[in-house]
Amino acid sequence: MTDETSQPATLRQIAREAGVSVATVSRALRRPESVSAQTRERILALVARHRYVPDALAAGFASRRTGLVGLMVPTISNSIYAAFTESVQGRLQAAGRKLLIANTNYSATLESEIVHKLVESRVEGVIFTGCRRDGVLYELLRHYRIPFVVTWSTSGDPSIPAISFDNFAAAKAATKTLIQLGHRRIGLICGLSAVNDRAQQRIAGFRAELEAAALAFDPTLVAERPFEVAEGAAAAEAIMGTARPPTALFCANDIQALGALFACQRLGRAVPRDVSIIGFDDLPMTRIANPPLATVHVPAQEMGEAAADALVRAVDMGEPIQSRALDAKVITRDSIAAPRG
Amino acid sequence: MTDETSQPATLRQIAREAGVSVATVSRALRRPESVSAQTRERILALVARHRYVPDALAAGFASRRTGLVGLMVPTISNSIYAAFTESVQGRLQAAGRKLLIANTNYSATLESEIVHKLVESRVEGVIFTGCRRDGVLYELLRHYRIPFVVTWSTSGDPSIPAISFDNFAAAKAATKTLIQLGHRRIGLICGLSAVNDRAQQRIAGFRAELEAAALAFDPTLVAERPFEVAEGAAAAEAIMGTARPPTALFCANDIQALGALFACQRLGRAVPRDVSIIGFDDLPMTRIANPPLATVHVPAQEMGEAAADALVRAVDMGEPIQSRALDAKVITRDSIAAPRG
DNA sequence: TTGTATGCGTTATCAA
DNA sequence: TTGATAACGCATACAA
Repeated sequence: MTDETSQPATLRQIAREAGVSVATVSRALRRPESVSAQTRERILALVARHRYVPDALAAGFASRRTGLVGLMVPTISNSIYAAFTESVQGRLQAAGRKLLIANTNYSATLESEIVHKLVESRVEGVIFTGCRRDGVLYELLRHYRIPFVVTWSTSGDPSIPAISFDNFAAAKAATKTLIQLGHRRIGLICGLSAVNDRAQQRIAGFRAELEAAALAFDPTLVAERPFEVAEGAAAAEAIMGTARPPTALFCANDIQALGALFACQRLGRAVPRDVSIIGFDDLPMTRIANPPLATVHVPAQEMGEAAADALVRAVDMGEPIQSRALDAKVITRDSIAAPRG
Repeated sequence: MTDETSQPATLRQIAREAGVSVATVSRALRRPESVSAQTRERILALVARHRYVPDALAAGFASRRTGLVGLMVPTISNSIYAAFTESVQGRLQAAGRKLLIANTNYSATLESEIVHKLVESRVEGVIFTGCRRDGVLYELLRHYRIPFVVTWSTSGDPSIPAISFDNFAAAKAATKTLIQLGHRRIGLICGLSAVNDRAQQRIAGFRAELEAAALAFDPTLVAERPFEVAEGAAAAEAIMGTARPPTALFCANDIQALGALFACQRLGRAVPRDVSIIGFDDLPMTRIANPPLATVHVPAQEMGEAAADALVRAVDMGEPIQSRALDAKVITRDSIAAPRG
């Protein structure tokens, strides 16, 4: 089981030593049943002895197939994207694909560079997060016949397939839950809408529901901040420190919601007695928090799996990718209640 | 700016239309200064018009260089690995490399398969998490002249370069901090040592410090559990529910520590008055929690950057990778105090 | 079941 | 500064 030479072997060498053609060795590895048991044995023994590992580069080059899929997420530090990424990867791995993950860090420039790199790598498909980007990127992918799918955002444009849930409707529903409890003055903490169309859609849903309930939108109760616990905490402190603080906070992601929860408790505002808090994403931690945090469950795993599956089918069977809207759902927990008085 | 044909172009086509050789086009793209301004202009115009994107597969095949680096982490759902992954990626991206991320999900079998896939892809380097694995994998990488580096675990074997910190010493120091506060009965919650050498080293550090302080090791106060908030909470409930509960809990990761914190509070055990809790990893959230959670700061970012840099230098300049021990440091916060009475 | 021959798109070497 | 040409390792269509 020790290797003959210290150099990595090639198909050609294996073939020479086995006394067969390179085609036979190739077949022995790719479609073992198409080779006689005897020659197969001989070849596989040599493969093991040489520790031969086929060159996927050469193979991909020859066959024009790479088995690569690219995934663009803003960050994986937010665990909801991490969970999403893992579900995509699990599915692709099962389908024999490899995943190239790229962080765009909420930067359009970086995203554009990365898409070019993905095209260079001749990925067979691309999964985007959010739909707002330069149309040139979509055109580039189409030109190279690379199927793509948008996740985390529904796309208005029917030519851009999206497998996602409706951020606007989900945020609207979360806001409605608070209003139905009797809240009339509600604060909002969310990501930076300038670089994040999910945040932008969630704000819009929040405003729409306020409007539907004939409540005024007060910009002093709104904070757009980076996705960090500390930012959520700081935003909550600021909002709760205003002259007329709200009786409820809608945090458009759970990371900031947890920061807000901690901050309110530190300020001596009991949750939900003094202030209700509802988050967004349904991270595992929300279930365990004190009090358990109401939130909006997003179908991160289902979305990742569906996107991966759709892409694989598009590549393998040329099946066009259909847009799909998955369900997001308000999860009521003890962090929300009717306002006092 | 519209493309001539609907087919992706190749170097050859660009060359033909520009009236130059393929070599010149290749040079115009790779080393623009080595081509006259005039022909360069002409070529770049055609490149833009055709939306030509070079085929990295063919280029890599011809040059025997892929620019790929493989990273194996057990999971990215734990945000400490996510942060680590991002630091690796940032550094590699800056060095013009691409990152192939693979989740091993704490499975040795899966890891082995993935290493083979990485070799197939002819990655130029591999970053491992933890050092405990079949030596055949290391041999395979050496045979293919692929440099690798272990992170998150110091390696006993000098032939296996590790850029990490000392889990044993860090866990020992955390335990010592509790003992010095006066705790004599300390519980431990950590990951599954059977599949996780970091957990195993941290347990060992915990036991070593108990022994150094002449304290008995009580297995009923130890819980090995998957890395989940809920698991941390359940473990804390179990341990605090025993006949003689400990006065302090050492949680070998912050995720479980947060779960434990929430569980203790729910049980009516005030932290740190009734029970002290110290975590491990220094996640951003620990700083914001109520009370702020004492923890062990791990150099996740520094480790990721150092590993990436070392690998790049190994590839570019053949520089062998030196093992390095980075610092981990106990962070005292309000979740720990002297025991009552 | 096996072998032969061709080509995949680029880089790199050498010569002009 | 540019061109001609030989690799690079494998898959595959076709022939035997």
